[in-house]
Amino acid sequence: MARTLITSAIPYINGIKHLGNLVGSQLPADLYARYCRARGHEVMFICATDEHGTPAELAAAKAGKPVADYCAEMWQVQRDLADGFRLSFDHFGRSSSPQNHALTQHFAGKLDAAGLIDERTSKQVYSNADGRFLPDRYIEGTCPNCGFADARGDQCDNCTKQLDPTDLIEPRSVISGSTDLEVRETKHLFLRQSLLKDRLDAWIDSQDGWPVLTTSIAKKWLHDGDGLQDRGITRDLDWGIPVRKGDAPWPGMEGKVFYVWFDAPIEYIAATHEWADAQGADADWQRWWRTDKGAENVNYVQFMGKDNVPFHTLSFPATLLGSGEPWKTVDYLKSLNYLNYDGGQFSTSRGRGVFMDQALSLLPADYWRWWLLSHAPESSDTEFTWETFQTDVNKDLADVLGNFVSRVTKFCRSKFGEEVPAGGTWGASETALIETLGTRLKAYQGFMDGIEIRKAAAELRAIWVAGNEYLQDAAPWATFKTDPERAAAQIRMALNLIRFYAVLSRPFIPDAATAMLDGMQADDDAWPDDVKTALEALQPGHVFTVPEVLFAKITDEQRLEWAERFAGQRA
RNA sequence: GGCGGUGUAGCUCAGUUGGUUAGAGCAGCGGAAUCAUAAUCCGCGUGUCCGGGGUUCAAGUCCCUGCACCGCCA
Repeated sequence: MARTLITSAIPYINGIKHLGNLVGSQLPADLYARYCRARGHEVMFICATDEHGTPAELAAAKAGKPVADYCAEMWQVQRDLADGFRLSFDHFGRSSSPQNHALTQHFAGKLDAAGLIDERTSKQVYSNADGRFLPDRYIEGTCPNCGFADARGDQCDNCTKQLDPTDLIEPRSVISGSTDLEVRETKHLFLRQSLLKDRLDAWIDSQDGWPVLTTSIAKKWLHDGDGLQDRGITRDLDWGIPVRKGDAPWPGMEGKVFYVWFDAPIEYIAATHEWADAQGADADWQRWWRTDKGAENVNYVQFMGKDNVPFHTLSFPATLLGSGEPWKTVDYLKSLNYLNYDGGQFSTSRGRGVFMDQALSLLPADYWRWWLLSHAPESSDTEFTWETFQTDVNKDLADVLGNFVSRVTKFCRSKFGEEVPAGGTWGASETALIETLGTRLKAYQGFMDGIEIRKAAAELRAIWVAGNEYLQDAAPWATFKTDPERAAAQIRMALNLIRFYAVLSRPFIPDAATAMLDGMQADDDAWPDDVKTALEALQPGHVFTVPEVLFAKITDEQRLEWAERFAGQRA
């Protein structure tokens, strides 16, 4: 059996994600996971929250809660939203888990033993009032270049000049506003990625068929300027994974934690460990991650937004390869561009756009899933507007698919009752339909196998359209008057198409697919091997019920109201 | 500033290694049908493929350059 390991970029714990974040990694990953399961693969689909770092500490402080409590609560919030969108993770972990602590410390120890860790002393700004070192962007002051009063320590937002925090005039802490700052020396660990440059380069070159977006970003970081830079992997913070060398202390690094970007990707592995621990004694996580323990024939696919590509093509592989241990590295890396909102960017900080909780309060998950996936920003950034969302969803889901289910089941109910009618035989038009569907099914599978999401969606839609075309051509409402047997055969085909569509559509719209299968009272939800056989699954006499309207249409009033409501600040 | 991306029909987007009259969905127009959520089906596109150069027998597709928009800068 094919085995597929799928990871979605892990969302930061700080706040609820917007639809752009969702379509950037979790949603396409879920589509693929569901598809692989439907095709009979053994699938391990992993996601988690990314919980460490300064923003989490500050958000917790703002909420007046201990950071651990804050993260636990936000994990639950994100978990519930993921469930709401029907994201079918096998495990939704936390980067703060004990498993990740142990594994991150393990990797650091191995990298150190391999000579890939340096200790370096640097100067950083310390805030006496806050009792902590401040990251560059948490220091503000007057720009020495343009005089802008709120320039940040890394860059002036007004004149865009790159700055060092010590350049600022009258620097102050963003956290407390305190000007009681001083420069202190502090020691940090650096991962000597530069030593791994050639190995990483060769590793990237050995990958086949990765998106241009992926490889071009990786190559840029490898070869641009002075090449791949060593990277600090520790921070002076309280909240994080304590710096240790495996299970031994790390002299001189007391009170420091690993940098969030070091431990976050390791959480993919640790989350699988969390999964195994939750399953019980029989579950084995290493067969997914250790090529010496069964992972050599696993196909590992990662999903992420383009901003995460450098970490997944360079930093994380550097950790895995540098450890000297036989860890599984990614086989295919699907990176996505950004979704824009009505002419601008989605913005978490400015509350612009639609956030996951808001989306679910407006419409069922399937509406969002379908629109977002059928417009996934694969080759370039793409645009969400309420107008296109309304017309596309109404047309595709309500008119083409939902109405097909309605017209078929209601016609059957009125002429033959709520069971699959007997009588008649299939003829030339049914043969032609089966052939068309066979061709399209093959294309659909090809796109899904290749993770070409928009094309897969278009093909699936075409499969739905084929049913309407058939029905229009067969016209059972007309044949019923002259040849009821013929009409029975036609409607038997149409009822079977509903089941067939449910199976094929399930990765995109799982709830509607379930409603369709329930309506058809179909037990057989296996992926079709052969179209003709699949369309004979519901035999004469099989009882069904007419489902409720699958997709109510979005009205103009709703659309106008929503466009208005989400144009500005998040409430 | 450096780097990268994008610019194709009213809208959202496809266009493989350069090769026949540049495509899809939506919207629009016309028609058919009336089983169905006024839902379906059929037919209809004279688009400086951002501008300007160049390479080539041949460029939306390669090179140079200009413009516009966007992103990233650890």
